[in-house]
Amino acid sequence: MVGVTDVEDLIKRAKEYGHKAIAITDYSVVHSYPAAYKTAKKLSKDDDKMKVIFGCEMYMIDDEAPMITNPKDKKIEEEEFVVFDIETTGLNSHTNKIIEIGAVKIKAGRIIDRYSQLINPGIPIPYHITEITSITNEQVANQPKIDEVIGKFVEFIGDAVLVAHNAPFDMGFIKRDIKEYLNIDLEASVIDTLQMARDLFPDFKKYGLGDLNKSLGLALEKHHRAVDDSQATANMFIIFLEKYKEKGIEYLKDINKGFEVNVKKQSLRNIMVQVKTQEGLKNMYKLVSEGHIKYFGNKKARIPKSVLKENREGLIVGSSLSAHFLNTGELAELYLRRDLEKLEETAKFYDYIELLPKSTYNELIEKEGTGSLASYDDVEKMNKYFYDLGKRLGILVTASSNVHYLDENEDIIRSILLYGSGTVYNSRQYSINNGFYFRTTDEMLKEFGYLGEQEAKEVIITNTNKIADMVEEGIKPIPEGFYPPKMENAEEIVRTMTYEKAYRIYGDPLPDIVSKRLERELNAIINNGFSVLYLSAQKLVKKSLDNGYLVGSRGSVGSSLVAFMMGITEVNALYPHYICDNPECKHSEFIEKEGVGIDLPDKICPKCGAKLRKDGYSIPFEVFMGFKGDKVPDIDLNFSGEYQSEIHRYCEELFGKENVFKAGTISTLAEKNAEAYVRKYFEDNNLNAVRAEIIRLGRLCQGAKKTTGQHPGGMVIVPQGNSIYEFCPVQRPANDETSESTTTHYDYHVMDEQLVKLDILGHDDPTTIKLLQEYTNMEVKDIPLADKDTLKIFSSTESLGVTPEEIGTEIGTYGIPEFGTGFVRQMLIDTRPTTFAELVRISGLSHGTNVWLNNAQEFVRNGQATLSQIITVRDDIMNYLIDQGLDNSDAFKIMEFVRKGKPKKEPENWEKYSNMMKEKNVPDWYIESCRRIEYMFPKGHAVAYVMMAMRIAYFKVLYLLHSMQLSYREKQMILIWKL
DNA sequence: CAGTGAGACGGGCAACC
DNA sequence: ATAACGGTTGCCCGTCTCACTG
Repeated sequence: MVGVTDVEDLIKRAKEYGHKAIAITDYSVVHSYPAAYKTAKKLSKDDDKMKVIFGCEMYMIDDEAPMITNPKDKKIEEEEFVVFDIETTGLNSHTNKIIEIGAVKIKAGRIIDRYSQLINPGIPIPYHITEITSITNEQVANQPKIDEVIGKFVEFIGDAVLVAHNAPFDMGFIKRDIKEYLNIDLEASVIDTLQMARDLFPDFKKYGLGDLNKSLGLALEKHHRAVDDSQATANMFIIFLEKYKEKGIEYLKDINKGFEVNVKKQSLRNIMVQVKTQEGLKNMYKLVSEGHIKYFGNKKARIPKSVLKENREGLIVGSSLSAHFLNTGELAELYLRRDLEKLEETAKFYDYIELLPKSTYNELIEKEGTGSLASYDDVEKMNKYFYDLGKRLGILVTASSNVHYLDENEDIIRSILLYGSGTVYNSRQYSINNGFYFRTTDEMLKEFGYLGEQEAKEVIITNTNKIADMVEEGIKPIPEGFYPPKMENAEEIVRTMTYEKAYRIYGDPLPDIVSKRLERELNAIINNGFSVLYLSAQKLVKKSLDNGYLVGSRGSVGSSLVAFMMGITEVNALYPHYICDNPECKHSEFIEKEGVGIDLPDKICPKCGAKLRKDGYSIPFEVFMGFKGDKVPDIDLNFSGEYQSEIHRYCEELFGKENVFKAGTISTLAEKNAEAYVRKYFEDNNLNAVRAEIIRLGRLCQGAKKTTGQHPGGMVIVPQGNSIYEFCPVQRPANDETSESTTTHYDYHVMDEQLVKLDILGHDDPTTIKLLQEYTNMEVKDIPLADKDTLKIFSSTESLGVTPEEIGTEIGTYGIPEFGTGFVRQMLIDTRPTTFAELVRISGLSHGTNVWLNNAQEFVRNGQATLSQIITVRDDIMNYLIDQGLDNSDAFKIMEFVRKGKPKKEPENWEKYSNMMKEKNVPDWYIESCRRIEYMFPKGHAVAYVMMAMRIAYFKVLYLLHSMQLSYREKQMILIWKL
């Protein structure tokens, strides 16, 4: 969400700065890998490569941290516990002081002793602290100092196990002072009740001492006074121990195994993970996926430390010294808690330690110095400590500019996006400038100058290059090649199924025209490996039909006669023809020219005298797969919205749950939302901005990734034997833990050449038809598709029995899908179509962009072309160009180029194509018409949609819905629900 | 009786075929 | 009235209602 800058621009800037590598590390996600890969490739030359390091800033949770440290081999019942709490002048255990200690001693579930002591810190207590604790300077003025107190407290502890809520915090201060004044390294056994509470009560929302006591029904009177807090912690602790007892835990050392670690509520540790090898990328994808699906919690994708360890092969793991709330590096955390022994031990887990610029910590530095990092001096001290530590332990120490955007002045964009995203928990987060811009090397050297000139160079230049050199060359985020799904004997089944149906309709032997077409198609389908695609589609359609839901074909599948034979589409792509359904006869007559079979006059079979059936829509197969059969065909199907989810589930059954994923989408801030974000930011923060400024900032916010989602129906299929992690990670849409769907992490477009996507879309037509069938007891197959009265509503109101005045339009198509809008009705008024074929042409003209308006309409009006000559569907272009003598495959290429609206986008290529057309005497108006088209239907799609429209229109005419004095919406509702 | 939190609902918007 | 591709899924957010609570 706060991605202000496109990854392309970041990489370009890195190149400008003279870098030869750049690491991309989004928070928890890797969405930008494909674009980053492409950009780096584009910027690379043979002798001057740009390397992208695929990384990720992840939230690790320590699922291995013991519940009790140094546990004794002793029964819980027999042990003494000292539950304690301290109040301090601030959060930093390096600089702040203890002002109160409170403690309660427990044995066998009973309180046996108490301790309470205010302490004079020798420095003024910040006002902020007095506000929280109500401890004033006056109160402590006459109290003993810590050097007197600490010995007595150690005596009070004796041999007992220490217990505290968020124990590492309290222990940092206590251990420091015991070391300083008594020169003792305290190695007591310690229990943290915060960790216990998370595991014991995973359903609680908050685990603060106050919230916990409330949730557990305990009283806590003066929260933030050591004596009261320690009493409250003790009360809780007694309950907790009971829980362990119930579980049968008797010994202290077994407490660690007592309850499962609650990964969803554990506190988060920032880690930086970089991909080192191609194999490591797979591990990265797995970690990202599991983080999003298995271990997601509290709005964050989490990685348990143990899982990271298991999948660490090929990865470089670093710890940044980030110290933000909910995003603190493990080492920084230990440093701030002053647990330096543990820090040294833990540091060995990491391959490198990353230092950050001081401004990164701006948000933390409190006015009164009560935060964990109180000043730039504290930051410098910390960074120097880690530089030395790295030297001592042989761990690389690097420095990062912590880039969130390119230039210093873009901070406001980040603020607007952060604020608008609603994920902020306090205003400091977006109102404080953290200087997250891309510093030059010189700026970085200046920033880290306090380390010493040589030392700064080492962390900024030498060590970062060492990491870049560790990373393998040529890692690809998505492999090359086509990975279609597999199905046993798909080729044979497709062939058999096709011929069985063909013989049933057209008899054996088949008419020449049918068998030639089928062979041509089957060769293309089988040789190019698309049989599985056909077979899959066939199974899906059959499943739906078996459950009473009609399936509409959409897109260009209608161009395939094999698809018709297999029942994938209702559209018969053959030339118009008559066929005798008498199984003994099977006489057929083909009219081999462009047209629609059902428009032909009725005819009696000359052989057997039966009434001949009519079919055929004359659609060339090549629109679907190209002349070389090498265009990966897209199978789009319209299922009833009610049945869509069931078909999605069936898809999993068909290919295996591990192999089917909803195509993921990434929603960005577009114009309207972007401006709304800017306006909201200015209004809510009482800032003024002129409209032009809002628009300017809005533009800069555009394109920021807002949320992830699900494709309307696309299912991505991974072949058996391959893992999705070879292609991308997976996740829940919008990270919704309750969602049943698993989506690809990447927008599926980036892998559309590698994996097959089945478009299983939702559509109202099949639902409407199903309901109409049920209410009227009429079978859909019995509805005549070229009924004369029904056809009339597309040119007049006559068959509805009303006048145009009565219904406010000259045409009767209100409520007919794709024919009811003002635009389409106007077109109907202009053209008054009377045949099915004409409706198909209208359907083509009335969809797409710049097909009729700004285009064909003009050429008809000024007499350059007639209605029958203009371009209405993709197929028109290919057919016409072939007729004009263009090479088949050129005609196909031009059609594809035009239907995607490329003439305007790629004028040089268009120049080339239009010259080819001129050579073959294609008239200028035709070429110009092609140039203007921006999107256009294939004929197969238009035919399928007109079929559906005709069916619904048939019911409209039959039941005269028009006569009711109701609104369009109401009529539609009645049409659907009341009939 | 005000505050809270959950759930239903609809509008606005984005992505997509 | 204009100009116009139509229609689908899905996410977010504001609003409203309603049960619950102290």
